[in-house]
Amino acid sequence: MGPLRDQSSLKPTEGKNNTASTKKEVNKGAWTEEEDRKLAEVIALHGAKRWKTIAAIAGLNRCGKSCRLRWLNYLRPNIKRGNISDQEEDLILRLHKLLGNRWSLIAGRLPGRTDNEIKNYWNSHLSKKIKLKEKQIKGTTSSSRKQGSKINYQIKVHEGDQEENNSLIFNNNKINNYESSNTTTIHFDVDDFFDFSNEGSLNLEWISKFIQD
DNA sequence: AAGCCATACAACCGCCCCTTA
DNA sequence: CTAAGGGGCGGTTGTATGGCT
Repeated sequence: MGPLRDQSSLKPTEGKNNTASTKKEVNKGAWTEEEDRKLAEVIALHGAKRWKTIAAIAGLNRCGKSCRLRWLNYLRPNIKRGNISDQEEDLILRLHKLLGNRWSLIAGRLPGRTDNEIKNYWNSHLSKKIKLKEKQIKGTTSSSRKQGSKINYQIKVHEGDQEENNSLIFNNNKINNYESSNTTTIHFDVDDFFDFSNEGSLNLEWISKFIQD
């Protein structure tokens, strides 16, 4: 596995442009250490913007998007890779319940984690876990859910306010007042989200942090 | 030891929104 | 105001790796 491969080990379809090909085809596939180094150097000098220009200056035969992805997901400083903790996993599960597949928003709440990593983690680990859990629940408690106390909250996620200010507006009545603004309405079961009945005190730390933010 | 299959994850693609000229 | 290009995002694919038979 691993993100990096020596160009010499690339398959014939990969690293096309490393041959002195006549056509201006962009390089695709795994990044080499050399490419990473060049990209990092140029970004250190010019900053992480204008990706097409960065690719050109670095002499990388890559599209700007590819450079951006590589930088954001792997080369950028303070990136955490792998070893997603139980708390992080729990947070991902809850945030996904709340936000759906809004990976960038979810990643915004997990310092050092990228949307791509969370998305991958979800697809390979958590989605299966959830399906399994749902099966178990269906098998055991098909009709045991309490009805009366459930409040159906709607949450507005302000689209433009990612990163620092992706605050959520809890609103259980005057929803339509916000309809003109740039928002997305999400329905979720607040009872499920805040059901800590079978959790230790440790798991509560993140939620207080989350609310504080 | 070899082949097959499942899993994990890096990277690409396409759509859409935002910015800029 | 508008069109074009750039960038962000989620979905999907491709491939390396590890486990099992």
